[in-house]
Amino acid sequence: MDRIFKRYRGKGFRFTPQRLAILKYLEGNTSHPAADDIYMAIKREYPTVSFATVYNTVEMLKEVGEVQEITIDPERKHYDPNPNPHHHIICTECNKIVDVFVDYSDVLNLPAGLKREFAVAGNHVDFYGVCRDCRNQPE
Amino acid sequence: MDRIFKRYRGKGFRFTPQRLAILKYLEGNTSHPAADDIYMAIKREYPTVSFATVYNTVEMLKEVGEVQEITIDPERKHYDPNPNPHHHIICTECNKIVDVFVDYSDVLNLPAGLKREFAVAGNHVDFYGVCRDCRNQPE
DNA sequence: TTGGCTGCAAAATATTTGCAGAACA
DNA sequence: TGTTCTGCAAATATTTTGCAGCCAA
Repeated sequence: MDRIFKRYRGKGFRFTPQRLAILKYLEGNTSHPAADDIYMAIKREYPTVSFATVYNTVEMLKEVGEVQEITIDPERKHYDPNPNPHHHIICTECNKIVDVFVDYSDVLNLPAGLKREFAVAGNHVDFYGVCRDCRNQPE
Repeated sequence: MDRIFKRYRGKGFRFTPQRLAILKYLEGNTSHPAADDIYMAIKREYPTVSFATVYNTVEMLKEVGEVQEITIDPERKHYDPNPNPHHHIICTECNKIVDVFVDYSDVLNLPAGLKREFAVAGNHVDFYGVCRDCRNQPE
């Protein structure tokens, strides 16, 4: 992610080789990796990389809004390097997560009472279903 | 939950005193407790209750569709004893979860491509915001 | 009576943290 | 050069599991 490098250099963030590898791995990645996926991918290039570095880096990216944490999978957090608001659909068989690029914010109106109770900052839609692959290879 | 008791007795499920206490605690409960909340509440009446029993029971209730697992909080699973489809709004300050009883299914249309790729079974909307309490007591 | 459930303890999984040394800026 | 980051290891938190004995049906 050259964009990130250019945008945040000189802002107190350091771009270590490990971080650059993580950025490169995440750039354009639509597989919604969990921390362990990132860890294993970076480990190929930097065998001594640690979870501390992975979590450090995604935390930094989350803070500056370059990565979103996805909570659709109850077993682990997933990370999405697409900073634009969008939604997700998860296959309830294989847990594959796919992006849904539709803006539903206009139609997701809250009841008046809740609008008064909450200063709403955002919304996110989770869709659940079974993907084609899982339907074709039953069991 | 007398309803549950009546519906599932003789179906291979057992209603032990611990389970009845959990059912009673969950009945009409809109606080969206996590496993630990349930554990601590039941512990008052049954000091030797274990997490095995708590997870056992919510698992059984999930399987029969009487309890929903909520994934809006990345730190832990929460349980919702309202089996009807509905949505949630979470306060990003205090993590309080409130129900949203609106049916958005008609307006949550997926792009044609995804409709073909997935056999969609459901959807769930997470709203994020700051509740009145947290806005009134800054910090 | 007996199969499902309980409680305890240990294990598994995911994530966070303390800290000494390394290295980016 | 100073501050941030890394890697290791240990700690924390959540959830799962094995199993012997119990008990609801």
